[in-house]
Amino acid sequence: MSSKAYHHGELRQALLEHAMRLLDTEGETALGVRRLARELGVAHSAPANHFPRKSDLLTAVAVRCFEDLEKSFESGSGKSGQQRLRKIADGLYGYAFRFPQRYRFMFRPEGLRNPDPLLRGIMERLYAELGAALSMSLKGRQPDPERTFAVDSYAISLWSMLHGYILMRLDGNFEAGRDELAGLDREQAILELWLTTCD
Amino acid sequence: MSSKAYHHGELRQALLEHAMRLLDTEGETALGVRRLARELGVAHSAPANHFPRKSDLLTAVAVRCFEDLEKSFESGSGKSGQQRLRKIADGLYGYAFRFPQRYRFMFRPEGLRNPDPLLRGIMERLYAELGAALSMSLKGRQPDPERTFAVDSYAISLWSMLHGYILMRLDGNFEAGRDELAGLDREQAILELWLTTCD
DNA sequence: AGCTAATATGGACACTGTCCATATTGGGTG
DNA sequence: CACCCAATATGGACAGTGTCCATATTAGCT
Repeated sequence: MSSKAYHHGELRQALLEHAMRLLDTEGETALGVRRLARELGVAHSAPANHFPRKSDLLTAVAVRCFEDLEKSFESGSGKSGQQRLRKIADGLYGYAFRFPQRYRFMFRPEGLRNPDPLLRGIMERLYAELGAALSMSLKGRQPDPERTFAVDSYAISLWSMLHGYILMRLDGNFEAGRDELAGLDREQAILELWLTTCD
Repeated sequence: MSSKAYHHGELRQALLEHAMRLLDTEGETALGVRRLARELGVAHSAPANHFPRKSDLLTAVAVRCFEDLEKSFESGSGKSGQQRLRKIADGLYGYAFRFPQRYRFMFRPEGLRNPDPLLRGIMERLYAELGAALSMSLKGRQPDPERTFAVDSYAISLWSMLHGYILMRLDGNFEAGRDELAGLDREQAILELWLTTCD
């Protein structure tokens, strides 16, 4: 506590907050232990107390990102299956295009603590949410024996398409555009096109 | 020329080849200018003659990767639209799972020379190939005015799904699996599921 | 043969992450 | 209250990195 913040105090918090700031403004390459310390006015070795290795810091940042992302999905309950799916997709699109650097960072476990239980937990919760909306949407349609797929395949297909499109956009391989035939932005168009498989 | 290879000679080639080797075996993080030089037995500063900045080296490696990838698509001409699409998907799947490190590297222009014309050219050729197979596959089906999308949306949707699925697999977010209902590996299942939108 | 331009060398600088011994401090116990 | 211990912060060290520089070597062309 006391006036002068982190000569002693909440350095861990300060590190994470400033890391998020840097991630958003300059991207992952700006996340250096020494730089963080320098810009917070502490010794270059101070962060090591809270995060022994750089990967620990990065993992903690990624966890924060995922927690933030999860809030974008606030309970689409009550709606129809397709409405919930649209809400999930919009949540993902919105987050990715508002915080591009975060999105690129959090899904790329390069320098992250390998299979972090926290991260896997959040991923599985997101996946479960998607699966719930999907099976609601698939329920009660006429079965076509030649084209029957497990719900998991639907979920993975949709998840993959959204993720792939976002990354291609963020990496500059696709450009923003419209589907004039459907009268929709491209990201909405490919979602509606995909929803076609559900009925 | 002469016996002792690259004291003078084809250093550029040697750099690229060894970089590819390292990329495949240890991943992108192993691609360091000094390390390359050291393991080729030249001075740490020798590569700078051929690649002034590290990004130039990385870009050249990425170009090689894309050229290799393009060979996987050897002319699926003559087949039907869907057959060509399956061939393209299999080519991408095969390359990605045979050379995971390459795939992750080449599509992530982090330290690459930003909008490299060579890379963009190859990307556009791949995209054109996909578009050709797709419009062949879409031609002559009954039009449904409520569900009409531009060919570009189809192409981007498929491209995105394949790319997204591959990355999720490579990053450990998805695991390999089967769709027991369809009796297919997951990557084949989501492809067949997607092809559903074409008819 | 000689010269120029291409290429290789080794030193320097400013970074980085990680380890270490040392100092300071705060909170709980006697 | 005094004390001690564990948590935390410090600064130095080491090996590694990319980039720039002045210097040396060499290859190919006139």
